[in-house]
Amino acid sequence: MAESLNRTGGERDPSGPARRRLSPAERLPQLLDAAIEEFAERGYAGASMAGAAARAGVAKALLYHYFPGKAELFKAVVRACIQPVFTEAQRLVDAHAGSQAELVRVLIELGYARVTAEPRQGVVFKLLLAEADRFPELAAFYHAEVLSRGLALTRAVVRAGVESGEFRPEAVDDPGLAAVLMAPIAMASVWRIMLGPDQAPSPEAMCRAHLALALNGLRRR
Amino acid sequence: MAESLNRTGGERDPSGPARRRLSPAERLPQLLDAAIEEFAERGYAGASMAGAAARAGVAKALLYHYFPGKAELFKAVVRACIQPVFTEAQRLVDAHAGSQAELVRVLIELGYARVTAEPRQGVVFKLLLAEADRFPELAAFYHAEVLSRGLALTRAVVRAGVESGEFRPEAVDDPGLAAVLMAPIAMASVWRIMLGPDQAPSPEAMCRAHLALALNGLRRR
DNA sequence: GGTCCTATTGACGCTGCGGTCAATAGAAAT
DNA sequence: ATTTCTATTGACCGCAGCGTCAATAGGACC
Repeated sequence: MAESLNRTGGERDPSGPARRRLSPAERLPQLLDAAIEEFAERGYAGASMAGAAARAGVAKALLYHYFPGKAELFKAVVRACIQPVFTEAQRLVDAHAGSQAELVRVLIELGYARVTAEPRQGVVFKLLLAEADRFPELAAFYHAEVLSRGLALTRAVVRAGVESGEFRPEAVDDPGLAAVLMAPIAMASVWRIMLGPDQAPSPEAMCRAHLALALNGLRRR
Repeated sequence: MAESLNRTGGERDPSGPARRRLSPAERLPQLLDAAIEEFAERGYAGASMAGAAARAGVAKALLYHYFPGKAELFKAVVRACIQPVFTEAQRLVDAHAGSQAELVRVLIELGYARVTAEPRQGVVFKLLLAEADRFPELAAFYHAEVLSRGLALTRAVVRAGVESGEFRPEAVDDPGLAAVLMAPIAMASVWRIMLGPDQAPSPEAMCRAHLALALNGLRRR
């Protein structure tokens, strides 16, 4: 397993007009996309600015024109990738009309669906896990923007279910319960990223089991 | 400092403490310990052989005397750290006499206890998550030695519970169920490593909620 | 067309790291 | 005490990668 750091990078097209000048509004997403790819493939420390630039078909120095350095680029990538996740969940919650049990089902299914449908998000999530302890700022960001938000959303749903009489009253505002409910979805994503779709536990199977266990476990007896 | 007359090999270090010669049996654990620390703190790519050597109070070249290279050192570290985990769980299962529900409780409590009591194990676990997708060999190792073993153990316990009539019969051999049952413990460990004991969801609270949800959810109705 | 702004670039400095090597020196065997 | 074996070391090599800078050129605006 010698590290064959083949610096093939991205190929630029020498035939085309090598140097097109774009507005930042157009260039930024390009750079972020390329950076996601580079970080996802090599990890934070393993990623190179030159590699990211090459993937975008751009000179390395241009990256430094848009971002102060590697760390800031990384944070920008994370922000761009993680934020949409909970927006959708919140939308579902706000739009929901039926029973709370049904809402729990919809949310859990949404989570597992994203695991299979949005691998890129999973990669960034894994990257975040991998690097957070070396970047306190990033850990704080993750805590505030991802975990806290997810936990708050989950607790709100559970609380509503308790108040409507569907769920066991002890479940209300249990600080650990929300975490236990979210964790399998997060792990499904992590496992899939690290082991690949074949070896990882099937998200569909986990979804079924998760639904059965959660709804059974929450239900008032 | 142009001329320090470099005679190779050279003079003994007067400031340095004695250069003690140890048997490999004594030196190896030292090196592994130091390497764990280095990898844990900097990640795989970020860790340096020189750093690991320095932590062990040893010259970098000595590391290369014991390990062929960085990759092998890393694998040795992972092996030394992960293997004991499931041994203990298996021992508990084999020694258990009471009801299956009680066994589930004991195993879940064991998992969360280790999360707080063995942070080093958690660090290696996180490291494994972080690097597995770049080291197919390592991913295979994780799959065979950690995940598969844990899943098999969990399924066996659930199956026994179903056969004894304690658990819902649908739970038997559900491939997703075991994963869903293990995931919160794994995530508790990951969260603790990435966020620290203060910000991470409390393992004790998760343990309580996990027990309630799992036992309630598994129980025959 | 001319002017200005700034997106864009290639080349460079420098640091740090993985890996190698010949030389040195504990300690066990004789 | 001498020999032998090998654990241990400092110095060195080559290179990859971050960050910098002065110079260039694309396009908007008049």
